[in-house]
Amino acid sequence: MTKNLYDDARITAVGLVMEVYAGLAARFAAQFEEHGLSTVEFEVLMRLARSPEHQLRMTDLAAQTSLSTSGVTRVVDRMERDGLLCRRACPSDRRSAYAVVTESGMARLEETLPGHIQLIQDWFIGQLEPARLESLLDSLRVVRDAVHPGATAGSTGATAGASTAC
Amino acid sequence: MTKNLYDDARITAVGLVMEVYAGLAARFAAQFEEHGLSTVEFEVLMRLARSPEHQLRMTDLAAQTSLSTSGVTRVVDRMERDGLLCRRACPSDRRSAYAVVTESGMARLEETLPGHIQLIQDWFIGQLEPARLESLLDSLRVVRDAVHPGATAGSTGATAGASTAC
DNA sequence: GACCAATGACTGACTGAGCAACTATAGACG
DNA sequence: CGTCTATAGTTGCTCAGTCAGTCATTGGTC
Repeated sequence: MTKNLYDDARITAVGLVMEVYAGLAARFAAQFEEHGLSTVEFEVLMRLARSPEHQLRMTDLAAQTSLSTSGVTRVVDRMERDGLLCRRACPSDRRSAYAVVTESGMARLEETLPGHIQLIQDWFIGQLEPARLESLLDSLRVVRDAVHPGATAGSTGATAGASTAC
Repeated sequence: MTKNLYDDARITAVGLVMEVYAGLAARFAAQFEEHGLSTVEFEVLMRLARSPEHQLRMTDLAAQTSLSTSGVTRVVDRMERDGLLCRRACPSDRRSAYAVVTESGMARLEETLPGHIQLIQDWFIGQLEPARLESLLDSLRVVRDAVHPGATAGSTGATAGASTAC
């Protein structure tokens, strides 16, 4: 144990992932804030905007974000108060509620998105040559598929599939 | 705008990074919890254990973690209460305080670490062939260096360097 | 068609984190 | 030497998020 066990190469390897994540997340958060959004709020808007009719049931929204169902209740509360979202009753199941993006919410998202994509371009995509980038993404996909089972949505965004019944 | 702007390939690329991060972090957190540690507590123990004499000034600890100084105060409070750490006055600067890992803290860390490394091996390192892994790490380093300026500690863990004066 | 477990959303109590204000000490400058 | 600014750490307040518990509704089973 001459050379610290605590400096194991494997640990520094994950450290790298953490630093990349933290670095990107911090820059993104700063830009979101310029548009009056938090990171979760942006994520919620994105998930809803990608969904048919810009709406999703609370539970499905929770499943697609990093939040618990009660967490979603609270974010949607705030965003509804700010006029970005509104709730809509589900006609076929009176227990369920949809979160729907308002006009104002879509506008906010569309105003935020270009800058966001630019940040991704500048700090991530643009840092690597196309071939290296592809290789990186391939490898990340392998790890993601291992570590995040059931999220293998593929490129068609088929995550919804099951529960969009209502 | 037939094919949603919201499904831009660049966005899914960062999504990949986020998912990998989240997936790994969740598994790690579960294992930490088996040993009665939170993620930040583990990180604090690691940072201190890597430092000379297993100690660091509060401010330096804050700089090396994802926490603010007040955040560090509170984590150290908790960990001191749990007997993992203790505070020690700095002889040459009476404003400063060291956080020092106790015997019990080192024991806890050493009991947690093997399982942690095993998780890294199973879910990250072991998912890729050596050459692909090296390529992945190289690419991540490029992005990290761009996005996380000043953290280019190199492989020698020289982050401390400046402020270990006292 | 009456009961009963499962499901969807919401709420109260609690935890953990940050910011801003505060205290004490250090170091610089006249 | 006395003052003035910068630095180290702690604390009060607030906010976001979880967990566990609650209520309403649903769908199955007899």
